[in-house]
Amino acid sequence: MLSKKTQYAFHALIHLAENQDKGPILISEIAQEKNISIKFLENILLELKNAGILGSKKGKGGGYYLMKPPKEIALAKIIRLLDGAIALLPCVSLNYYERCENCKDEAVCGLHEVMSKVRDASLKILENKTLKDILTRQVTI
Amino acid sequence: MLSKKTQYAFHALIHLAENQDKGPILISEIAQEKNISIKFLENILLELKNAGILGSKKGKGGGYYLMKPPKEIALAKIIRLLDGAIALLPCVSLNYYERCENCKDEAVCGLHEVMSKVRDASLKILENKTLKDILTRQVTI
DNA sequence: AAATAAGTCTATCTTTTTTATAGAGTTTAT
DNA sequence: ATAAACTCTATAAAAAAGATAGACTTATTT
Repeated sequence: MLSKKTQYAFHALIHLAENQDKGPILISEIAQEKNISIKFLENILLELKNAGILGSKKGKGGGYYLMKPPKEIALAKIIRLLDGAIALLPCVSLNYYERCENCKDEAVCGLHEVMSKVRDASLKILENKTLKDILTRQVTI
Repeated sequence: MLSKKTQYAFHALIHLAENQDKGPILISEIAQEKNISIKFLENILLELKNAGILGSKKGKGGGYYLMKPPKEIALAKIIRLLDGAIALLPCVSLNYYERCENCKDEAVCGLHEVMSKVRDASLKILENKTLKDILTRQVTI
């Protein structure tokens, strides 16, 4: 399960993407719109900024905005940044690998093999789907 | 990421499956073989027993054993039992659903749609792969 | 029947992670 | 100069994860 932090990040990014034309967006606006604690959201947006995903402007008329078009921001990147590994086991993670302490030989461990497949199946989606793909769908009248 | 509890459960189940012919297996044997705290493992095996996955025999010559053949124990079942939801978001979970508090309409939420796909891709593997599939592969000489 | 081996059960405790809050500081528009 | 807004560091509260303790029950063996 993704942490609240990552969940909030997605919702905030969606709001920023859907209001890209309006210049910098206030933290408080996102917090209210998406029902997130403003102070907690502050930390999250800052982390996204430090990772180069968001930009910000200080002072009056300031706020946060996307640094790249939504279609260039992969969901996997956001998850890894805020939650760490996407894989179900450390010994199967591409970006946060740790040796398994309970099995003798990963090369022969059947668990390792199956969990690699789960990771690949998830990554195939999360690496290719972007912020653009999770924007609110327009309902055709 | 799966919790240690679930990871330990998998390793314990693998050991039990690989020694099925030897009658009840001691907790202490599994703990030593798989490098797991014996008292922590005790709790885990008890939970697996209460869920009907394992059986046990008390007293001298006692221990734990599988209640079903390995090929009938799906990995998804173990994960759900010890870790809960397999989905990345509560609003997308089949077994542990919770309404999303940050979006206005799930039917229109693009995040919901993508995360459903991730869930389905993971479940396709985890529901179909069983304990039999994660046993140590025999190396052919 | 006694001794011993083994699982059962409940409670507690520690550590880590997650989630959230506080407040002083800095920047910028007006 | 003032007010609006992000920045930064620290801390705290809550929850979850991980681990341990010990008294209890059951079954085997002698």
